Amino acid sequence: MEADQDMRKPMQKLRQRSLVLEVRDALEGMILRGEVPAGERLNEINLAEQLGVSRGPVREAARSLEREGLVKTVTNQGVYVRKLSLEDALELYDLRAGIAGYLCTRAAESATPEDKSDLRAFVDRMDAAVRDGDEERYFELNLAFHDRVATASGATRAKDLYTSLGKEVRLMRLRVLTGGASLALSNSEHDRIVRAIEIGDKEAAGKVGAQHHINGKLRLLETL
Amino acid sequence: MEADQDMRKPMQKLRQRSLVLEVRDALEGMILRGEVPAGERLNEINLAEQLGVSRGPVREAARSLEREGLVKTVTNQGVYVRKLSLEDALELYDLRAGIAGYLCTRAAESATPEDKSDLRAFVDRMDAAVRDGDEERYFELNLAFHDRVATASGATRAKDLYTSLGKEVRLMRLRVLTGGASLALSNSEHDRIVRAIEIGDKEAAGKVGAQHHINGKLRLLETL
DNA sequence: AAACTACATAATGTCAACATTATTCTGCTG
DNA sequence: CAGCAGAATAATGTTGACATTATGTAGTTT
Repeated sequence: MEADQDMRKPMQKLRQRSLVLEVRDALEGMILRGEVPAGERLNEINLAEQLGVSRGPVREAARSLEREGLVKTVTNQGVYVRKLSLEDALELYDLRAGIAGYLCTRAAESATPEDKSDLRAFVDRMDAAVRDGDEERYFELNLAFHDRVATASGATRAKDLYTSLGKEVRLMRLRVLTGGASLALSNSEHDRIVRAIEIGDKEAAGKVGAQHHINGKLRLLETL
Repeated sequence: MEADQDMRKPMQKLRQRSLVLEVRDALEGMILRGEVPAGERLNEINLAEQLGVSRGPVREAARSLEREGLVKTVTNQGVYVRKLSLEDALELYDLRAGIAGYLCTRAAESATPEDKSDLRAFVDRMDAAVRDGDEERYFELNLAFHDRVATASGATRAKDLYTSLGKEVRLMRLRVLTGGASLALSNSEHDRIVRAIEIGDKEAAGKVGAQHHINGKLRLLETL
């Protein structure tokens, strides 16, 4: 027989996902994928039935989503998918830009050699995606890249906020146009960010990191 | 008899506070006042009994507090009052400073004459409090002042974040020393913020507003 | 026909009971 | 006496029922 894989202690970490977390992820996914329109009410009973749980976990999950800005609860009336005005979206871009700048600053201060090499690898891979014209892949890598920067910064709360605001932005269901050269341009900014982090230039990293996100906002405005 | 006060429609807005909101405020107050030590577990059953409600609302309130960063939930174990390391606190100060800068920038762009006169009045009143040596009153006014700036900015999400982070900071139960001249110094910064807003100098407002909060962080560091 | 009332329906608010998982205590074993 | 196994206890997880409020509908009045 194969060796028994020591099931004394490692088993602890399993089974740690309550229904609330499950429902929370499911709801978040539905909202972010746009399967429930903005402004629409989330029917507790329907959702509970649909997900095969009772209303309790659904209600708790909704409270959780509330503080993340994805839904809004009205007493005695229900929870509604948050509707984002253009002004709201622009404000979110600004906030996210500021936090991204902070994350880049911190990363420039404290990135390890491993952090730097990882980040550089991301830029290279995004370059390859641009050459191949693979937009889908570029988006994935872009997301992972910014997450990696946030991790390298060591600023855990800021990273959480950055991620959370990123989800919130998606409430505005606009695909920012990604005309031909814009991907290459975007990645050249990534390169400048990484270069600043590599040489530990805090100011430059913060400035470029923030501007990178402001440029995203400007592209959104051009789209309209 | 006195005129009946038209109880046809105005009654609508009342009675809109569910138990969840009530419990939420109660819990938040207990945590912020330090009545439950950091790291301590919140016992659902005890709290429910103590507040005279069932566990349902308590659990929902806890989920709400979770996303605000005041508590941390561990599956099958309970919710714990979040414990803040010094690094965490410093990071919060930085984040808050950045957001405050943004709020001041926006306020400088869009403050109405009424906004400006209100803000100026706050500075004057804080000046009076400083002269009277009334620290308690100064703190209240200081809080209201920054809230007023946030409102004047028109940036609703940023204001919420600013307020939320403010509560989170209080998890670190340190009274920043307020030696004699520091209050006057602090209010002179308020004056510079308001002056920048009055003349619509965005850059100056943002810079001074952020620096004002960074100075608070520095004072915290000196306290240690 | 417009509008108001009363009733019927459906959803959210709240609770108490039961199920599952952690924790503590006890007693046994070496 | 240290350490481990197992029961007893206590807490959280989940559910279904009931209470209250909002919504929709039919009927009546003017």
